[in-house]
Amino acid sequence: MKYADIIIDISHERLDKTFEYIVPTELESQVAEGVQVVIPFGQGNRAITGYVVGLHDQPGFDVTKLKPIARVVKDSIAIESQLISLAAFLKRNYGSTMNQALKTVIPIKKKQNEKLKKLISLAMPVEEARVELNELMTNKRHAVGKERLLKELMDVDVLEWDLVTKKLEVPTANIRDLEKKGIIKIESVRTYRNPHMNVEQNKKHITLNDEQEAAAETIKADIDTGRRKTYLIHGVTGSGKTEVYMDVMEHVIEMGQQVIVLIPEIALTYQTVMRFYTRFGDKVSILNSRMSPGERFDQFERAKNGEISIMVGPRSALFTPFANLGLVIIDEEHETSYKSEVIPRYHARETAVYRASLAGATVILGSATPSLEAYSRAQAGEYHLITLHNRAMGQDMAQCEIVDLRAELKSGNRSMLSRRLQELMADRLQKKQQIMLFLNRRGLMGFVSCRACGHVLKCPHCDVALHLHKNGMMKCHYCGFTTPAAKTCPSCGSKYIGSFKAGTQRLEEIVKELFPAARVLRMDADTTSGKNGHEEILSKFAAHEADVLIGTQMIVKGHDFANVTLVGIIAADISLNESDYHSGERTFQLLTQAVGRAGRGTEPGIAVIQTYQPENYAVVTSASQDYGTFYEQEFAYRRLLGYPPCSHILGIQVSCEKQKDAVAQADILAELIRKTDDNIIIMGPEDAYIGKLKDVYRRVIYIKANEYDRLVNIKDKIDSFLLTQKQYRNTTTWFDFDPINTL
DNA sequence: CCTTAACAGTGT
DNA sequence: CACTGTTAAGGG
Repeated sequence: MKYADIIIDISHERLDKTFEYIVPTELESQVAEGVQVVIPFGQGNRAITGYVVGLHDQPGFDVTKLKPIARVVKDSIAIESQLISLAAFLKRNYGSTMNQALKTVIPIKKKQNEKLKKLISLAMPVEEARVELNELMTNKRHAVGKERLLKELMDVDVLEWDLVTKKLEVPTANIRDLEKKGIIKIESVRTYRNPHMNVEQNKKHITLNDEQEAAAETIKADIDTGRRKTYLIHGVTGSGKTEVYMDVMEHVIEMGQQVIVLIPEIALTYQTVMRFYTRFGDKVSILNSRMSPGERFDQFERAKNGEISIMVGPRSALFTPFANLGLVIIDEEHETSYKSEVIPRYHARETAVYRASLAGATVILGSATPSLEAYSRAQAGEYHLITLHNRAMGQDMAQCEIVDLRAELKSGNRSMLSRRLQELMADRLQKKQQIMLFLNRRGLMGFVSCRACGHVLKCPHCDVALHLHKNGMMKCHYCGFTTPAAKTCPSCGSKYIGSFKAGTQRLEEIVKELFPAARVLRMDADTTSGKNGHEEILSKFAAHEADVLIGTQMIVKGHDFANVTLVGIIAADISLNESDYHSGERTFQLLTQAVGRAGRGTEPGIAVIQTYQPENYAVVTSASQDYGTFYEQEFAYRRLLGYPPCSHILGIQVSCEKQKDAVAQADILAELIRKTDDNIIIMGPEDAYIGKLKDVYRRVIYIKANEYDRLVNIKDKIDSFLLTQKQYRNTTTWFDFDPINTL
């Protein structure tokens, strides 16, 4: 007789342990570690799914109480034991229940009834359709539904049936009618084939330059001699890290092993993806956040069946169930999107290193601006550091000028654009070269406030400002609460109430005023609402359909525009003034990336950094593209103040609908922590950065310790305390290790 | 998480 | 003393 340890599919601390079940003889062949099974649970024996995480011959529990497994869930992916240990790692190091950890590691079950997707498109040229539309509009009885549909189709080629019926609220009869008249056509598409692209595979080898060659050879030599390490490739912007990755990838694939390539979501563009397709053809599969759970499942299935050898994707691609994983690459290793925002809040870098150690695989981290965490590990010899000093094509790094905005102000220029930047812009426009203007500002735009008393309109359910939308409504970005825009200030009754324009919008106006002939594109949350808004704007700019591109962070990430010879950073300070200890690092990264955009082609580039703090080390070092000096200063600062990577921080959040209870519980936990370990620093409890969210109050406690394990220990202590605690069961507690965003 | 058993309060 | 609602404990 066999017995199975099972984690049940309910995420609750009280059930976060294994339960033992009898494996019926007829199921013995199907039950294995990682298989999903249905079991009778509780007095009612309700059927619940669970995951087998262990098997043994001897019962470890009172045999008379054991129940048998009901059945095995068919079509479930059996998680390899490797992924189960990975889940255990997530649970231990980042805080979650085993069930939550397993769920992040395995893809969600495929939906059984994959529906056909119906697509609606015009059956005639747009001009003709416009005639039809005008005819409809001139009719006495307006066919409102049909008009909406046709108008929409003027702009967009293809619409989804569901979107038309639900969002546009066009009656089905209307659609059928238009189809009969031959104005539109409806096609049924089988949902989601593999995102396979037919691409001519380009086998011819790209010749690496000496530096790239040396880097690739070092890693390949280690692999060949059976040494599996973690490498950090620090290469200046444009040094061709991707070519190095690909060279090593090819080597690993030839050995019959598989590769996972992690790329930050924003950089997962058509351009990037194509590079992998052209090199490796249909061995490659892509994962992205727009995919349905079913599609993800399909891709993981393909990986498991050995149909593909390379998975390219964001954070979650790390859990691709390759049988013989040989290499994990994390490009732009410093990106914050590698830290999960949901429980377990794992970091892909650390998790990748762990997965690689289980699989005996190599890890390559790459960045032009490595995170302090990674670089300090490289300094300590934990990672093998490889530096690429030169741009791949031998172009020079952009020249960089720092403009002191204080001096600018003194001499009477209150514009967002310094005289030097204006002068250079005029020059580039005249030479028909392109310009990128980068405004480092996020979040705080579009909120509504009173000019008279300064009152800011807040969401009644959350402790955040409401944002004004185009449709005249104010909306909360956190809970979705919507209300008509206020005409008067609810606090003082003043009529002078309005929203601040997004910085990018104002900048666009200024540029248009100064250079009326320039064609300007703006890229921000407003202009990229559509699904492919990003791509559209960027490809327009790439095709030189515009002279100036204005944008926030999104424009600096990994896009190569050969004709850009001027990059302007409007206000480098903004991110410096964030209260977070990451602000220096963040600023350095953004500025370096931005400066790196200039001069990618044959013409040399210039970058202009405008700032109120021209002497700030992050500004100075990014201007000279001097990572080494930046690192030393930043590291010294972190050590002085005891911030990661010189220490570790654990953020604990207690949330509750009753403010009093949240406060009380946080105090209790703080006291418990104080008693547990006196070798740590406790900060708080205090209200969270967003003190109330969706009517739930949030308190936070931060703990600083030199050793990560002390923090893990505290987490475990709190977990077991919560298990026995009778009071305040209505509160929720969760953990964030080395948090990236202020809790 | 869901079910059940125990318990306290209420009403006839 | 039956009935109902609230709470704590258990689940293999």
